[in-house]
Amino acid sequence: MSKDSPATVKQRRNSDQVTLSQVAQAAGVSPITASRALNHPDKVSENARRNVLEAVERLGYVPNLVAGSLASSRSRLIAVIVPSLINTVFVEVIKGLQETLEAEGYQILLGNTDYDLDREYQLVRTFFGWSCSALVTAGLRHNQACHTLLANWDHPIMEVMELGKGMDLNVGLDHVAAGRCMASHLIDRGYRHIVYVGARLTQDYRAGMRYEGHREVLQAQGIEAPLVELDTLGSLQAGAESLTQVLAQHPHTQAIHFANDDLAAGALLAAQRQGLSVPGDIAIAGFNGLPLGQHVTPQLTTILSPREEMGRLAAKELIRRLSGKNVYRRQHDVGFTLQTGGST
Amino acid sequence: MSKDSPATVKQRRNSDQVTLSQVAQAAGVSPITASRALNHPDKVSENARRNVLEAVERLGYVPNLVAGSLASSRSRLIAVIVPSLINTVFVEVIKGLQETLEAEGYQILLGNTDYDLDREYQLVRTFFGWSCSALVTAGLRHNQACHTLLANWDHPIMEVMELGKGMDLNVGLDHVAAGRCMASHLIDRGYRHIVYVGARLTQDYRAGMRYEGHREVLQAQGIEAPLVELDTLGSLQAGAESLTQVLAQHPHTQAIHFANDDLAAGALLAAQRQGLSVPGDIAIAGFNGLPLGQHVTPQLTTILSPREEMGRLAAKELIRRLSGKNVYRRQHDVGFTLQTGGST
DNA sequence: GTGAAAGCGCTAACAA
DNA sequence: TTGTTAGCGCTTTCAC
Repeated sequence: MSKDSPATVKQRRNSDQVTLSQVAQAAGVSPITASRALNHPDKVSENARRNVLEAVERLGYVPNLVAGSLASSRSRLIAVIVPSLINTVFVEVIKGLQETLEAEGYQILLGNTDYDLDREYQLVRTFFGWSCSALVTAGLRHNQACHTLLANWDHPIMEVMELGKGMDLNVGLDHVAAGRCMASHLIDRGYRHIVYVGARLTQDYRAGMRYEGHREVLQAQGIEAPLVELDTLGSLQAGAESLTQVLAQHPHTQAIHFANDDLAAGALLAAQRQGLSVPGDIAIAGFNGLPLGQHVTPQLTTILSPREEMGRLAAKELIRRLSGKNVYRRQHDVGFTLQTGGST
Repeated sequence: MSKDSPATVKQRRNSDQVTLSQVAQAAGVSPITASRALNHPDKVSENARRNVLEAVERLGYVPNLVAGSLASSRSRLIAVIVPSLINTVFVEVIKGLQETLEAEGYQILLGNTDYDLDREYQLVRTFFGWSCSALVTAGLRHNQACHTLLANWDHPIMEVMELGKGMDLNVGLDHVAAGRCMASHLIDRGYRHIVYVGARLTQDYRAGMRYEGHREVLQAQGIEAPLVELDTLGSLQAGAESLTQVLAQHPHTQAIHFANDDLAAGALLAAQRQGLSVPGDIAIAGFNGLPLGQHVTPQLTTILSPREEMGRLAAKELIRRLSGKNVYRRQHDVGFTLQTGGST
């Protein structure tokens, strides 16, 4: 829109973007003073600061963060890698991360692997290229190339969702223990024919870990621990359909331990449509503590996982580390809570 | 980790990051050829390309995207601004955007305004600083400063969710028409005492637009169009609680037109718990077409909005534009579908 | 408290 | 097809 750019020598600048130098000139200071006025206000005289801020306002200066990052090799960008955006649990973690990080002036670069570890590797590469200040990724499992890349990176890495020995920082919960917890609950309730139903356990391996805990408890009681693995993603629909399948394959089933609340609620609602009584004919349990579970009748027995809290805590720990605190290889267990509803 | 950097003159490089120059040297070509081999493979000889790629592999080169962006003033970063991450509809739009954009090598910079237009302005400023290739924002409403900033920006701007004359590109649906559609349906069903229930309509102004359409239809029939506005965000819980409130304030209510499916499903489940028959005692309608609505009994009458599709289409249009196609100020109506369930 | 000089790692422009 | 040169806009280093 401005056509007053005097073509002196060969110029590469094409945009009419206002630069810090122009601000500095307008404020009657050097570029570096202008820079300091904006980034380290306390290292500059009251007077200079005021002039610079006034010039910024007047010229409509928007800092070029790309240039700043290149010069300082710091970006205030945080890479966040999740396996799925359909599954609400990851979104809630992102939510927690986001509100905490944004308040500290960090931006989120979002990546979705679709449960593909090779895709994760590609994303990590790309994000490293952005000089991200830190990286948050869901889970402790990575492919070899990704592992190597992460191990040699000199910025904080936060692995969330599951508790364990990770590359660097870790915030999560013990999924094996959660599986045990629910299995014990079902045993306590007197159920003996218990089926575990999960969806794509190779991808959603945390659900697989819960199954491990579940099986452990059942086997300790000398009880079989049959598994039904669905080939769809977890959803109400899949849960509804699984009910028929489970009852066909395991006619004596007394209780179903679902890998998540979507499946469980889908099955519970389907059971009602079919005139099955819950828990009389069939008991149903889930995992996550989604609101939906508390609004169906009977209320869904589930395990509440603090997802937003997980995101917030992860963000806080990252911020601590990024502010220079030496917090190495810390693990944080956010725990879980058994929520007993009427469905078991 | 490498300590073999010969301190020749005063160096600023501290990290052991492999640079393109090193790759070029290892491949026996100039830096610019190495650059071309990676970014414009067809503009380079077979031989050079092979040598460069081999060197990249061998040295573990990760391109510095920050430097590249500064030099080219193109970033392949797309800013995405939404008002909320709790509301699943925005997440679904993000999902659609993401799968399409990531496939084309773009990354998403995510921002959340929490329904605050001033916050939107701040985010836009920050994102401009990253030389984003394009910006996607939810809605057509912005504050003055933001509007000015957007108007002077020379990259594509995509406003999604609602249809209308925007700054640049637009993909959405007509919320007033959607409100009319549902209201007409309720009228057709014979209901006359119809209450519209929404949550924070100043923030979720699209729900307010649907109310406008709703009221229009009712008033054309000479019918009152009472509104109950909740002071919480839309949720199952809020929907459940609203039921009591509505029946207290409007005892003759025959049907409730909820601003979204969360509220509607919450009310429907609450009605069942209270022994109210739906639609016998009270008819219930929602908006969005969330899966939940199809799994409750009776199925929820709602309006299906194609959210992921909206994201995908928005992404495709952006990509068209970014690839040089001149597509100015196009509007895309993604439409909506009335889904008649048993709840009305 | 302030500034001059140099350079972050890459690519656009121009030339060969 | 390949290379040379000169930046992109900012911040670091070091000196005043």
